[in-house]
Formats: sequence, C-alpha cells, structure tokens
Amino acid sequence: MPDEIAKAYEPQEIERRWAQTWFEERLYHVRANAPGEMFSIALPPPNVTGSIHIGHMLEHTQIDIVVRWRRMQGRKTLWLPGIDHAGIATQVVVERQLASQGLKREELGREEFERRVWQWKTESGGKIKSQMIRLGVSCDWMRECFTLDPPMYRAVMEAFLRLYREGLIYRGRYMINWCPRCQTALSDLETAHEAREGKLWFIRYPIKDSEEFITVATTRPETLLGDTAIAVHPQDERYAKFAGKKAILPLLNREIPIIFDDSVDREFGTGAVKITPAHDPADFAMGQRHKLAEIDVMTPDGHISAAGGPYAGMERFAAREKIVEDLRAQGLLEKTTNYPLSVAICDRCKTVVEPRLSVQWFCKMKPLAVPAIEAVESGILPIVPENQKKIFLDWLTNIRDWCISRQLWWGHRIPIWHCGKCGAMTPARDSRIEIVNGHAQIASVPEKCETCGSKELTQDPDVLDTWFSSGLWPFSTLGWPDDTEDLRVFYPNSLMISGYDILFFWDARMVMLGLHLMRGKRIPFRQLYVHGIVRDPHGIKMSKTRGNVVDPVEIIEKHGTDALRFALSVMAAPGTDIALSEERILSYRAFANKIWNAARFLFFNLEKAEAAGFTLKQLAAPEVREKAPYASAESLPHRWIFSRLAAVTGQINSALAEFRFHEAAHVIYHFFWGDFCDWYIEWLKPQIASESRDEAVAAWRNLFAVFEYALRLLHPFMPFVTEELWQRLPQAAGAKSISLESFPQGKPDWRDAPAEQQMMLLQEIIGMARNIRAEMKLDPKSKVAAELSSRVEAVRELTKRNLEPLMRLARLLELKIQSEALQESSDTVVSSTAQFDLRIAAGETRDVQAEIAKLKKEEERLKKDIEVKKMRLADNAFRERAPHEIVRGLEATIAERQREYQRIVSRLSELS
RNA sequence: GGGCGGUUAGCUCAGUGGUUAGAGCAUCCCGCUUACACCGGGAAGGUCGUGCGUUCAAAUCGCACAUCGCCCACCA
Repeated sequence: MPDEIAKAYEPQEIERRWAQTWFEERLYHVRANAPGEMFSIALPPPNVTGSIHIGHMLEHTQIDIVVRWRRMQGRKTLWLPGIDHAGIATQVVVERQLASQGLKREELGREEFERRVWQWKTESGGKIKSQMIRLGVSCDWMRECFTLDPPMYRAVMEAFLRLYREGLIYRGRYMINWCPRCQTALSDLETAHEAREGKLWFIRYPIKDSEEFITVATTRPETLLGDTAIAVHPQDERYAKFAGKKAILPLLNREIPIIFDDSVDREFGTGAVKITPAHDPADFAMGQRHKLAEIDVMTPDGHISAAGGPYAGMERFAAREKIVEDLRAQGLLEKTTNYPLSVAICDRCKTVVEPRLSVQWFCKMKPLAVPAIEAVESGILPIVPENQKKIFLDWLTNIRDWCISRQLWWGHRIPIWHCGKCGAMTPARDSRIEIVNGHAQIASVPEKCETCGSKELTQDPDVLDTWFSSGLWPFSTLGWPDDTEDLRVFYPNSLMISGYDILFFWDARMVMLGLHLMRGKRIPFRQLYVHGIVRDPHGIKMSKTRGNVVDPVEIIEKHGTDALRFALSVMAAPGTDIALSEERILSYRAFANKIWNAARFLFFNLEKAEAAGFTLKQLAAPEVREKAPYASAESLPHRWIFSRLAAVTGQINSALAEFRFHEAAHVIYHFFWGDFCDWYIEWLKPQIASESRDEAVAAWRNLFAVFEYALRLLHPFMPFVTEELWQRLPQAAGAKSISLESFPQGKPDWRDAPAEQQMMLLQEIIGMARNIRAEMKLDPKSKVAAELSSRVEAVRELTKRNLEPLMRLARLLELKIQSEALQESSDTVVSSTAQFDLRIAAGETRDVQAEIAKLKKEEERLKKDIEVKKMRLADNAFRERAPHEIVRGLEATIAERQREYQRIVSRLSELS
C-alpha cells in the first residue's frame, strides 16, 4: 500500500471516488427504528433551478460538519435532503425557454405548460443534486424530497385547508405588491428597496368654480389618473377655506372632493396630498375611511388601463413623462424638485413593483406569531448567535398578514372552488391527492357548492407562495399529516442551520407553522443557528453584475473540496460574514497536503521498519492503537502529545457544540501542523529507526495512534483526505468508513501538565538557539557548541535527559549544562529567560553593531515595561482590590523583567 | 425614520475585563536537513476609529462622535 502513495496530494480522483462510494453504499441512510439517541436536521432545500453556489457550500459545509460529528458520536443521525420547486424562478426559466421558440405560456394552456415545466425539471433539475453528491455531503439520499412530490403536495393541501377552516387563511381585495413583469402578487418580503434619485412634482389642481389652485406634491404623477380626492390636514388653516369644495383633476377633468384627514403631514410638500386609493397603501386606507372610489388605472403588465383615458395603453413610465409634459403645457406644473426615493423592486427580476389593489389570498399572522415569540423569548428555541434573536422577535412582533397567492401555474394550486352561481367558495373535502399524468393534484374535488348547491364550480387559479410549502419542510418531509414513525422519531429536528438572509422568509415561518400545525404545538427544531454570507476577498457581496462570484465547483476542481471546506470553516466565526479568497483556500490545500505527507512519512518509513521485522498490523492495528499511549525509556514527547491530544479534543468538542467552527478548525490545524508534524514527528525521527526494538515499537505505535486519532478529529472538516488515509491504515473487519467510526471524546487521564510544561521549556531552548543562529547568520550546515546554565536543578535534569533531541533540533555540536552563570565574550552570544541562560559560540560571523542595536531596543522596551509595572504595583488600590494571583503574578513578572534587564545591560557593557 | 453590525498588522479577519493582542496570506533573511518548497528555520510589522466615562485593571463594559456596511419601514 505505501508503494503508490503520491508525493503531493491530488484531491480530484480521490474525492470523486469517495463521494461516489458514500452515495452508492447509502452510507448515511438511517432507519427510524435504529437504536440510540437521534440527531436530525433538514437541508434547506435549494431551488431546483439553481446550481451550487458558494453560499450553499458554506451552509452544506457547516451542516455536514455538525452531522458527521454527531454521527461519529454515535447518534442516530438524519440529514434529510430535498429540492424546492421555486415557483417564480422555475416558471421564469421555462417561460424564457418558450420565448426563444416564440411561445407564450398562455398559448400552451395551463396543463401543457405544467407538463413542459416537469419535463424541464426532469432534464435539468438534477444538477444541484449531483453537485451535492460530488461535495460528499453526508445526507440520507434515500429520503430525498421535492416540494411538489405527492406526499409534500398533500401536506401543503392539509396545511392550507386547516388554516382555511380555522379562518386563518382568507381571501380579500387589498393593496398588494405587484410585479408587472412576473405578473403576480408578491409578499412584502419578496420586494427589496432600492435608493434612487427621484423627483417631486408639484401639480396644481384647479378649484371648481374658482380661480384658485390647490397644489399637491407627488413622486408618481401617473397615478393622478386614478385620483379620487385631495387630502389636507384638518388643522391646516392654509386649506380651511377649501372645506366642502371640489378640485378638478387635471387632464381628465374629473371632479374630486377635498377631504380632511389627520394622517396628512402638514410639513411635507405643500401639505396637500393627492389620493389614489387603488395605487397606494396609505391612500387605500384613507379611501376606506372616506368611502372614496377606487379607480385602477393600470393593467397587470404595467400599462395604463382604459380608465386612464387618453393615456390608455401607454407604458407606465412613458405615461409618467407624457403626463408631466402635458401638465407643464397647461401651466399646471408648479415646480419640480429632486427627491431621493426608496423604490420597491421585485426581489427576483428587479422590476419596479406597483402597489396594486387586487383580490388575493392572505394568511393571518398575528395568531401564528404569538406562540413563536413565546418560544423564542422563553428560550425553548435558542437562536445562535444571540443578536439574531432580537431581529427575529422584532419582525414577528410587527408582522403583517402574508399574501400567499401567486398568479403562476407552477406550484401548489389553491384547493378552493368558486361557485359560478352564487360566488361562494367551497374548499376541497380533504387533503387527499391523486396522481394525474404522473404528478400530484388534489383528489377530493367538491361536487357542489357548499352554499347554493350549484355544480358550477371552478378551482381557484392561483398557486401558493413557494415559501408556504417550505414553511412545512421540517415535518412535511417526515410524512405529516400521517403519524409516521419518521415523524415520531425525527420531529422536532435537533437543529436548523440557515442563512440570515432567509430568517423571515423561511425560519420564522417554519417556527410559526410548526407550532401551529404539529400535534402538541411543537417547535420544528430545538435550536436555530444562523450563518453569514460569503463575500469576495474584499468583503464585498458577490453578485453576477459585479462579476465577483466564485464558482465552488471550479475551486473544488482546482484545489479540492477539503481545502474549500476548511477555508470556509476556519473563517466561519458565528455572526460574521466571510471574505473568501483563493489564497486562503490555497493555504488549506497546503494543509491537506501536509496531512497527506505526514501519512507518507509514516508509510514510507514503515517500509524500513518492515525490513527490520515489524508489520503494519503490529504497529497500527485498531486494537494496538486502542492501547496507546505506549511509554518508552524517555517518554516525555509521548506524554506530551497525548496530553495535547486530550486538550485539543476537548476544545474541538466544546467549540462544535456551540457552532464555533472557526475555533474548532483552528485548533485542529495547529495541533496537526504544529504539535504533531513540527514537534512530535521531528522529535521521534531517531526513535523510529532505533536499534532498541522496544523504543522503536513504542514510538511507531504512538505515532500511528495519534495520527489515526487526529484523522478522526479532522474528518468532519476534511472528509475526503481523512477517509482516503484512514482506509490505508489497518482497520477492524467490517469497518467501512472513518465517518462511521467514533469521534474522540478526549481522555482526561491523558492530561499531563508537567509534561506540557517541560516540553514547552525544551521548545523554548530550541527556539532560542535557532533564533541566535539565525540572527548571527551562522552557517546552517555547521553545528555549533552551546552551554546552558540554570540555577534550577529540574531544568538541568530535564535538558540532560533530552540532550539528543535538543542538540539535533537546535543543530548543536555539544551542549554543556551547568549551574553557574554564563559570561558573554567576544565570540559568544548569550540569551536568557527566567529559567535559564543559553550561550552559543558565534565565532567570526557575528555582527556586533547589529547586536548592540537590537539589545538597546530591547533594553528600552524592558525599562519602560518595568516602570509601568512598578507603578502599577505601587498603587494601593490595585494591591487591595485585585485578586491575589494577579498581584503575585505581576511581582514575579517584574522580577523576571529585571533579571532580563540586568542581563542586557551587562551584555551591552561587554560588547561596547 | 427605526434597528443591527463593523472599524485590531500591508490585505482579509479572529480575539471580548487581567500580566509581552493572534491567524492566514503578503514582506524580509536563511535553508532543496531523504514526509512535505503545497516545505523547514528565523525576523519584521499594531498608541486595537476618536473622545469621555465605569473599574484596582479596558482592544474587551457604558455613553457620545466619526466612518463604512447591512436589515427593516405604507415619508405622499
């Protein structure tokens, strides 16, 4: 097996192979009746139209880390994957495709259009799934869901019908956001606001039977066509004289009343406002109060309607220009000023949204929001990070009813029938569905009108907002409304991980709908972790128009999934966005390579060991690793590495429990690269080739044990390279994958504070020697003589016992150990700490001037430092109020600094 | 208008009361020491946005300001 281990880690082939294996062997399928404590999480379903982008990658990485970690901890772990039908997005894609053939959906008819969308879904909708498989996400593909599949369609029908019967879903004529391009209603959330430079037009409305005008200010002059009043504040004496008067609507010459309403802001514009109840939410409310007519002057596609008289048929913005022009021509345009606007635009297509009066379906939110607020406030549903909690609660507290109907054909059709005779509505009898042309459709169509008995029924043409079905995701995917075993076992989900960008769209609605619909009013998940978004290397949001999007698939092909995953995790501090750069990914690709090469070292040298009569099994079989650590004659490095291992394991486990992915990744990175590779392996190099069989065997066994243990710690972060290497180690019969092995818990009895302290001291000595060598520019090839002096016997003993590694790693010719202080001379350099002095023969090469400069700088720094600290110590308040150990610590530090200072002063005097 | 977050090394970011503030990359010097040049060794680099306060002690807590960004919002 060591035969063909490549020199550099090449992830592509290896990743493809393992991704395929994990998928094909259904490694992450879990049965509800399996034993053990469960852990469940649902994948936020990506849009069927999408392909993997970097945001998915971050989310999937974080979920996969948690899921692999929990699974390795022995939990019965379910990660349930699925795809969202993405109403508007998908419909737009197919409509575009049709348009390229010169077709419109209206020409095809609803049934044929739906067939075409399904066809598109079958052909192109699988992309994201295959990409996810390639990324190695460890979800249970046997349970994959699609929001329009029969079981989920039924869940949506059931939820709708229940809420409808309870009166929480209602139909009515209200002001909604209308996208003239998508030609559908949108919820408030689906509109974004964009700051734009707009204008304020001051328009004169002549007063009937008078020479006077009343001037109003507006940002949307075209809505003038639908004006049915002018409003002023009742206490505004400027306009009191117009009481009972009528104004003449310019251009159309319609008489409209002048009304008085408290809601008018006297300070704004002229203090008089034109009222267009059919095209503005505030005006609509005022229209209701004053029983004003509602004149809809716009067509669904954003043109002026017949009600617009001479302007009928004009595009809305062209009409605006024409109207302004005509007003100016008639002398009715008093003035125009610049005015910054916040324009509502369609989240999906960026078209300016029209507020429009229209009959739509709504869901009452207040009653649903109250329990959700309680769940979060009481801590039953913790939200991490904490600051998202306030945002979540604020939104729920100020929630408004949700417009859930969409004038689309792709989605869950509203199960309500309208009577052609009496106009009453009749719901489907129940949520049962049937399969027509291979797809779900409501089955229990009502036979006659509930109200008048007429059989003249037609189903409501609208479909539901995609987010309505997504809101049921945590239970619709588990078989609800049936009382399935899956639902009993895996609901509530243990956790939800999603981005803050869909906190309201999705998370809040899942919480509300889960609490309302599930038996026992149970929350959909026990914990909500909200992650940030991935930005470009300069922290700027990625967008296609900016051209700064990175394609994760490209990165993966270039540097490997593990490298990208690790970069994302090490940067994923809770509550922060990520500025991702290729350099950063490269450095974690280097980390994967480092892991690979550590393995290469073990396997490569094992060949030599095998020649000496060892076998891999003797040294690295699971039952051998199990018994580690193995002590040897000089056991310090072993005691140390296992102590570090225990510490690091504890840190990783607690960091992961709190979603501090960056901390966990950081810890394992430095353990592996620093402790294991730079120190442990280097330290043991002579031992593994030792003449002493016992010493060699112990070293080998510990090396393999630590290595395999580290692979398991690393596996959630870097699943591929760890799987590949783990498979090359001897494993128990039937062991299939590292991902099914146990995650280390950390053995408290491995902790060994003295070993860590001693090792730290030795590292310090080596570091100091290396420092002197480098500073003095000593030839790296030549070894030099050194002396170490310490008044502490334990230090002298320690160095004596570890003479070989000390001399080797510091490249010393010899190391004399003594207790008397060391003097500096013209051809030596001394450096010291509180515990020891180290003198190295620097020979001719030393640069005395540079050394003096450096010492002076150091002297200055110490002098200042000691001064500050002494003052601090002299402060009575400090001595009295600070904890004892802080005071004592400060005293010790001052003493130490003073010794260092003395040393430097005397060295300076020696040198000059 | 309301709310939230950032401002720490050249860049991108961690750190969130305690003694000499960290990482990755970039920079400089030295090294192809037979696991790894995707490497090894060393170094340099920061008055932690500004001001005031709380505290024995502040990058860390509070207030104000500056500045950048995000979210929410029916200011015509």
